[in-house]
Amino acid sequence: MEKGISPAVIRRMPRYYRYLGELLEDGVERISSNDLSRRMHVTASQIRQDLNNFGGFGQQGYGYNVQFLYDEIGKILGQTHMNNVILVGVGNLGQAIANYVKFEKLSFRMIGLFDIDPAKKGKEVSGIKIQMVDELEAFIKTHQVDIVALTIPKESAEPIARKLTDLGVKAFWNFAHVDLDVPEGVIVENVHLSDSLMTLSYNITKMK
Amino acid sequence: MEKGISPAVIRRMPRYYRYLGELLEDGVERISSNDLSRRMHVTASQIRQDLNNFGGFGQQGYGYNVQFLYDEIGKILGQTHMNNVILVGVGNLGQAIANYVKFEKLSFRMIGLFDIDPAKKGKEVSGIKIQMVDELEAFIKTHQVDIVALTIPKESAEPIARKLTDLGVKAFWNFAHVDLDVPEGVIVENVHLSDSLMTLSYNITKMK
DNA sequence: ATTACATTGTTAATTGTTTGACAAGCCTGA
DNA sequence: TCAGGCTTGTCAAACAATTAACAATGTAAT
Repeated sequence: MEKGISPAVIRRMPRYYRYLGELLEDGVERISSNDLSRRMHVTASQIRQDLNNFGGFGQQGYGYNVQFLYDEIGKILGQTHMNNVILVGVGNLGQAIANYVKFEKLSFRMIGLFDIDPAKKGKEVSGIKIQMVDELEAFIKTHQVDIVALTIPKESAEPIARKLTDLGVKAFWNFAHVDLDVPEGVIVENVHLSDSLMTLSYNITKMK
Repeated sequence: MEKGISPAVIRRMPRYYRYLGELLEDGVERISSNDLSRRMHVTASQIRQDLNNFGGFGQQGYGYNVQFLYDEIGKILGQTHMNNVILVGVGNLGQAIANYVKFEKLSFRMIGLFDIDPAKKGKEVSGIKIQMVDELEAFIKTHQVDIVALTIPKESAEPIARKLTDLGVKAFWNFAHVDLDVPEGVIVENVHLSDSLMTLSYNITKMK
């Protein structure tokens, strides 16, 4: 689509998308970079420059049409097509994520849950039967799997990820507390809860 | 402690801490910035510069002592004292986080769970009885609460956060999909799962 | 003890990001 | 339709972060 967008910009796009969604809900039709900057606590200049990485979505003297801009950012973020997700590791966090994906996000669909514990076999979480990890290969070969969510202990993350990349998986949503070593072209999005808590702890300590 | 450390550096410290912890487990006694850089896939220069923000922890011709550096970073990240945590919103994610804090992190202690649903009153999650949100005020006045984890819908996040800051809460671990507007001096660490998924989705789309 | 080597801490250069400024151009009301 | 006011897109300047380079200094082998 576009090339060489800086990571800093990408990380801000979901936030724009969220604010625009709220404006839409509130029935706001148009917004200027200045108004938006005040709401979001960023500079208007940054907003205009960020958006211009992807195209001229606004109009002089008018601002941005909220619906249009929302849709455009949606396209940029890939919200126009469905992503099939499977999850490996149906513990507490895994169940929470399974539910989250099911109810919160319309462009993601949870289509499979896997665990290593035989006691969980066949049990249902948010309407999906839990399968065993050794059934993964067959499943992936017979279904379109776009994303694998890993909610497993760090020890198993690396071997499971390797097995999955060998089977052609191209994207991971990784909650295991380890950095996955994946082949070129495979995408890993990390959610490191522990790092997040540590950062919080640092800031608390600093404040005192 | 120290002043004006850039956010970029702070965000990397937990990762160093993690890698050093693993080296310790593997019985490695010393490590050079060069070795570490190869393992972590960052430049040696960045490692040395990051660490030097906090002091000269290494030695020429030798490198860094793993145990010493681990302990020093632990101090920097506030791992030397206990943080009492309470959690508001005992849904799927709340339960997962409650368990996570309980079992994964030694310097954090979950001391209270709160929900608005009367049906949950008195039930236990990871050994802690769920209380009602209207009991929050009394609890906070009688306990040392360092961090409040918010695992509630975005609609309730803002009012609850306001109430809590009024009661003197100084730090939030926020999982609600909204940016909290808090007074000066109050710390918010966000975990926006949705933003994370969107970033993943963007990268998948870009790859195609 | 001495020498060759390894490695840090630090300064300088480079690269990347954010902010400020303003010309160009659309909007709106008269 | 026209004039005045907004607001964008963009260029340039300021600022921040990363990388490279190297002198200073300790290590370790002989």
